[in-house]
Amino acid sequence: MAHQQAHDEKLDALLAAAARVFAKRGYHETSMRDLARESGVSLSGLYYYVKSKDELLFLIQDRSFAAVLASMEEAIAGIENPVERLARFIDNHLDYFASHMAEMKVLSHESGALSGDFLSQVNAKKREYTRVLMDILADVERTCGAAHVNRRIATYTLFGMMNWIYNWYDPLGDLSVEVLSQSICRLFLGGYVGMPVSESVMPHLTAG
Amino acid sequence: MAHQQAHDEKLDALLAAAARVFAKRGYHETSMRDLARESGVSLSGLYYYVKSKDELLFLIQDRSFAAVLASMEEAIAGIENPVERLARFIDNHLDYFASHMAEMKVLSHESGALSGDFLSQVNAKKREYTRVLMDILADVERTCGAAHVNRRIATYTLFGMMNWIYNWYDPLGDLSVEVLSQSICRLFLGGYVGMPVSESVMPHLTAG
DNA sequence: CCGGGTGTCGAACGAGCGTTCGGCGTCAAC
DNA sequence: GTTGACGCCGAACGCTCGTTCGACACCCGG
Repeated sequence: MAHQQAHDEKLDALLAAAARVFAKRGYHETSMRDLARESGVSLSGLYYYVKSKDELLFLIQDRSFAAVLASMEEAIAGIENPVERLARFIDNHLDYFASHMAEMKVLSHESGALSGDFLSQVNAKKREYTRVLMDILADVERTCGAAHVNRRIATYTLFGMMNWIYNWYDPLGDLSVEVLSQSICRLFLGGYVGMPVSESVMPHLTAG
Repeated sequence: MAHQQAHDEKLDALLAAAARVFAKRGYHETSMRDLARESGVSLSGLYYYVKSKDELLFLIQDRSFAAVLASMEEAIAGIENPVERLARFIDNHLDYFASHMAEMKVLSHESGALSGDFLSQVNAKKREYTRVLMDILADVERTCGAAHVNRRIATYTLFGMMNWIYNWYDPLGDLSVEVLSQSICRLFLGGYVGMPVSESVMPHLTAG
């Protein structure tokens, strides 16, 4: 049926427009009237495609996360070397982030705006995504030797490095995603399993 | 005058209560009625201490940032070794973050909620804080040799590691701030100026 | 005893919110 | 040519929002 396809395409356009506005103004500061104006549909027309404002946010977050998950699984599929798996995980994350800045900012910054079943569904994807990274880190440790920091700290810290970029990174600026991806990879791996900083220059760190 | 002091103390208590609610529910989702209920003052009573909801958020952000700045300047004062200055910068940031979780979450997560003069004032402090870190990194490079990644990327990435903690860290859990601070310091320094990961295990990173 | 500043409050205002409802045109199916 | 689903809309509803206003108790200097 061509009807269904046209319907889906319009819904996709709606979600994309909504993600743009949510990313700029924030979810709660954005009214349904704002979204209607921005997407060229009437206020009540929005409700033909979406049950509520909550569901709108959920659809943006759930679809984005599903896309990141699928893209990540394809990126690391068949790769054996744990360090390369990690590099691809990071690269995929940043690459998707940079090319879907609005959706990913909404996903990162508006994670607390959902509740109930919507929240559970998104959190399930988040937990799976996190688990994959932690498993990779465990493999990296087996290959490169004992890590220098607790794996849980390393995991969340790495997510911090990557997800914080919505606060400063401009995909259209003169800093390419490749450079950014390599930099974060280097930064993280050097600290996680690389040679430790010598004690002579950093006495404070070995005291505890 | 004892009047003035009592007034200030009540305002402080008000701001602390507001920061708690803002941190839990978010700025825009929190109503002045919520704040009144939570702080034991009537709705209109709030406006005796504060001109508007915007000013309330501004006061929380501005005072917190001023406190972090002052604490940081004291922490690095008199320290010559750049690496130790960096370690103290990180430690101060995380220590203050962990002991003022609500205010710092509001500062990090609600940075886009202000506008106009309020925004400019907070941004001025933010720029100064960032500049201090970048200057330290420049000194670190002079001491430890060329950095492995661009300084601007390193700066924002380090802030990402540190500020992201409001998404996962529980100051009352079994992970101490000391361990967290040392971990992030190690993680960052190892990747920024430490021995690079050997090419044999990470061919992909040296390709570009 | 009295007058004015201080701290607090209940009640109300206008505006904007998310959502609903009834209806209207279009177009393919019969 | 009639029917009914589809896509879409204007108008309205009930509610909550930030903010204001007038008033009331309290306390301290005169």
